[in-house]
Parts: sequence; structure tokens; C-alpha cells
Amino acid sequence: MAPILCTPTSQLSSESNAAQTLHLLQRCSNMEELRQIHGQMLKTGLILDEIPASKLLAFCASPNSGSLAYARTVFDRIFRPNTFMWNTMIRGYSNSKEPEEALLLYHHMLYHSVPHNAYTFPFLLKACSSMSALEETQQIHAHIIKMGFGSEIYTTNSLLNVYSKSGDIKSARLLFDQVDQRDTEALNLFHRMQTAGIKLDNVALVSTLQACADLGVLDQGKWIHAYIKKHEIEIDPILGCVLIDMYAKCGDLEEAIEVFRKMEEKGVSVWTAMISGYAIHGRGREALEWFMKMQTAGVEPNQMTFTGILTACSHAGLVHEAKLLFESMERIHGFKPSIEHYGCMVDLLGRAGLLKEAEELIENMPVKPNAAIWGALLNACHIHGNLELGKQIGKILIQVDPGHGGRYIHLASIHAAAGEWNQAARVRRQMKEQGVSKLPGCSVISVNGTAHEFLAGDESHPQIKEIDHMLEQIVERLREEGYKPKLGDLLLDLEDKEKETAIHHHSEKLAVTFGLISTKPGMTIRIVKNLRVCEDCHTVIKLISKVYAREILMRDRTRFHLFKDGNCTCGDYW
DNA sequence: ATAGGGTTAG
Repeated sequence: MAPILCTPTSQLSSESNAAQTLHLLQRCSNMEELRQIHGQMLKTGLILDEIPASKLLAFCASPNSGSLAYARTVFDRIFRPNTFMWNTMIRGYSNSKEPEEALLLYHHMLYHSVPHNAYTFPFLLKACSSMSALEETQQIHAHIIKMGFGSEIYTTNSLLNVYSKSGDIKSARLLFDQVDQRDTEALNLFHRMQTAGIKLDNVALVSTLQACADLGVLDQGKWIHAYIKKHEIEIDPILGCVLIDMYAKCGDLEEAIEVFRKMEEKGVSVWTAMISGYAIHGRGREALEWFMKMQTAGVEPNQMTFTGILTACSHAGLVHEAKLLFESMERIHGFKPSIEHYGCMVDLLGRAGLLKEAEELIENMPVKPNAAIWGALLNACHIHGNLELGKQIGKILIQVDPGHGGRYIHLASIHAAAGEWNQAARVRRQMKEQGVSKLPGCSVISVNGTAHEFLAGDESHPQIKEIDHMLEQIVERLREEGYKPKLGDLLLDLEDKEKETAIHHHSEKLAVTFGLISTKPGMTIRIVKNLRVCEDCHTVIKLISKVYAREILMRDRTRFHLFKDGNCTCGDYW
């Protein structure tokens, strides 16, 4: 069949015919009818008319009609589809299971020099967002600027959304790397949006704040809060919730409380965000107070509130209180505990050393245990040196979760702690054979608004010489205080001396050391680590907090540690 | 014809 060239005014179709077909298309409700209309259009030549053809396409490609393939056959036969038609197809694929097809269409569109309009990019970026295509997003971003859509509100909000959402840290990093590299796209985006007088609305702000919370970048978060105040944006319940969460996760609970205080409508989710905030800071007693205050204020807790409060109890070792709450969930509030709640309880019992009880809970609970449940128990075995059970659980976990590097590392270090070096090596081999890699530990410290990132053994920092020198001094000084490096479960095939060197160059030690050289005495050092803090580092940082009279606030994978006068708020359980 | 919202166990 010959390709069809649509024209705005087709000679072949009478006006009344066109009007009638449009009417039919508008009322069309299923594919069968549509096929008939399509047939008629082909017969009468109306398919050559741009508007009816566009409508036909839009119907086929709309998300709920579910006949994208049909739309494609129609589209492919049109000789020179107009911008609307291209957009329609891109939109269709962006909502489909093959969003990459949207990108391909976009390439064709570029190739054929079809002009873009304001609708093109939001559809395209949606496709990027659903496939986490960060590199493509950057390229498209460049096109957006080049083609002059850089200040179009839908387009910029879509961009912001992809950047803050695609692939957890990577994307958001791009947004916030501006601290280091002033030229990154995202900073430009923010700047351009501001200079163009574009206001970020609540929804855009929510995603941006979430990125801040994930990364723990307090400065950025504050900047956005300031933006909200400056533009007098109303803090609705969701924005408030995320703002509180951001402050809590960035280590500034006091500011979270301020936000809470100023909010007019305090629903259960806002209270829950506060309670969860106290939880990750290990401030369990206060979390309980808030939990009570909430109910006094007439707000009923929901399932998530219980997750929050049980986590708070867990991190603070409040076993008795947690048991009462757990029991009251169903009896008083009518909630059946979910797997998350059981997870909290297993974690809580395990941390408290009540391994037997934790195991019993798992056996008797009405839901099938998942990887998180076993993970909590495994962690407890590790903390309390229950090697036998630990090895058992470790094996189960590797079966349940074979692609998760952390599981192998955990099991291997349990073997190592038992002095079973061969076994430890075997687990590591197994991990290698499975092609599983360990997520590298990474610590970030912000100094004067600049983020400095350290990996273990990282030599790339411009001041690395100074840091190394200081680190040596620190270790010397701490040895005088009785510090001995804990090499016990270090898994490298190295001599002790080399192991020491390795352990002393863990990312968190590098970050703390850098903090000591680059901030004024007495200033709190703030660090965010992507994994759990290592045991030796935990000991060293406690000592540093005493010897160098510094407060060090560190967020690791699970919670905050506030090191002060030689102690840590986690009470050495984490 | 347009994009995008929330707090939760390990």
C-alpha cells in the first residue's frame, strides 16, 4: 500500500463527511468501532485529512485504549506525520511497556527535522523517567535548551522530575553536584527556572526535597525551604511531610520541629514523619512522647505510625514499650501487624540480644518471612556473636537474595569472626562466581556548602596528603588512649600491617579526618555514609569525639550516630 | 493532547 500524505485541507473529502467522522471518532468507545471508522476513512479518502487522522491516532494510542500496535500501523502509513502525530506516538510509548520506542521515535523525528512543540518533551521525559535513562535525559535536556523550550513550565518540571527520580542517588547527585561543579545541568536548570521567573510548584518541590533527604544534603534542603518561604508557597500536608522528613534525614530535628509547629493542618502523616524522624536519631523516649501527644491531639495512628514508633523503640532498645505497643495494635487500634511490623519486632528483639524470642516470633508469625526479616535476625547474630545461627541464616539469605552483595559480606564476616578463614574465603568466591559485587562504601562530608566524597582507600581528594598526615597523627594519638585496630573480621588476604592500612583508609575515617582539618574547632562534623558504619570506624570516631572535643553526626544506612565525649547515641548497637 | 506528590522494618 502506498504511504498516505495528510494535508490540512484534503480535496477528496467533503466537509460534511469530515464533520460526521470527527463526531463518530469522538463517540467511539472500542477498537471494533474504530476499525470500521478507519475503514471508512480509507475508503472516502478522509484519512488524508490531518485533523481526523490525528484524532484517529490519538484514540488508538491513548493509554486506556490499549491498541498502540494499531496506532503504529496507522502512523507508519502516514507519509509526513505532523508534530501532533509524532507526539501522540511518543506519548503512547511513554505509557507502554516499551518506553525505549519513544526515544527511537524521537530520533526519527529529529532525523526528519519535524518541529517540536511544548508537548513533545514532557511525553519524552516521561519515557526517560520510566526507564531511568539518565544519559538520554541529559542529551534531551541539551536539545530542550537548544530548541528554546528551556523555560517551558511542563518541560522543566518534567526534567526536574526525571533528574530527582531516576536511579536513586545517581540522578539526584546530578542535581546537587552543583556544589562542586558549578556548571552541572541541574543547577542551570534551577537558575534558569528562577531567572525566568518560573515558580516551582508543590509537586516539583516534593521531588526535589526527597532527593535532598536521600542524599542527606542539608544545605540544599535549607535552600529549598528558603525558596518556599520566599515565594510564600503554601506548605500543604504532603509538602510538610517531606520537609519534615528532609530535615530529620539531614540531621536537623530541631528544624523539623519548627516546620511541624508552623503547620496548620497536622494530619497523621505529619505526626508520623516526626516520629520516624526521632526514630532514626535513636531518640526513642521522645518518639514515644510524640506518639502520646498525637493521640491526645485526637489523631489516630495508622500502620505507618506504628512502623515508625516500633523502629524508634528498636533503635533505643525499648523492648518493654515496643511489646506493649505491638500488642495494642490489634487490640486497641484494630490493625493486623504487617510484615514491616514483624520486621521491627524481630530487629528489636534481636538487637536486645533476645535471639530466641526473635526466632520464635518468626516461627509463629502468620506471614511468610522475607529477606528483611532474615536480615534483621542475621544482624542480631552478628552483633551478639551467635555464630551458629548466623551461619544458618546467612545461607538462607543468600538463597533468598542471591544478587545482594551485602548478604555474602555479612556471612563471610561471621565466618571470619569465628576464625573460619577458609569458609569466609569460600563465601567470597561464591559471591564472585555469582557475579555479585559489593557496593563500595562511600562517605560524604559537607564543608561550607561543598560536598566532599570519599571512598575507601581513595587518593583522589586534592588535599589527600594533608588528610593522610593528619590520619597518622590521629591513629598515634588514639593508640595512646588504648585504641587497637579491630582486624578480626576484615576479609582481605593481607598481612596485619596492610590490613591496618586498609582499615585506616575506610571512607568514614577519611571523611572525619578531612572534617577535622577543614572546619573550625568546636564545629559539628556532619557525615553521610551509604552503608552501615564499620565497627572499627565507630570505635575510632568515638575516641576522636573525646580526644579532639568534637561532636560528629553521622548518618549511615540505618540511622544517625551522634558521637560526643567518647560515646555514641546508638549505644553501640546498629 | 501535556509532567509531577508523602511519611514505613533490614
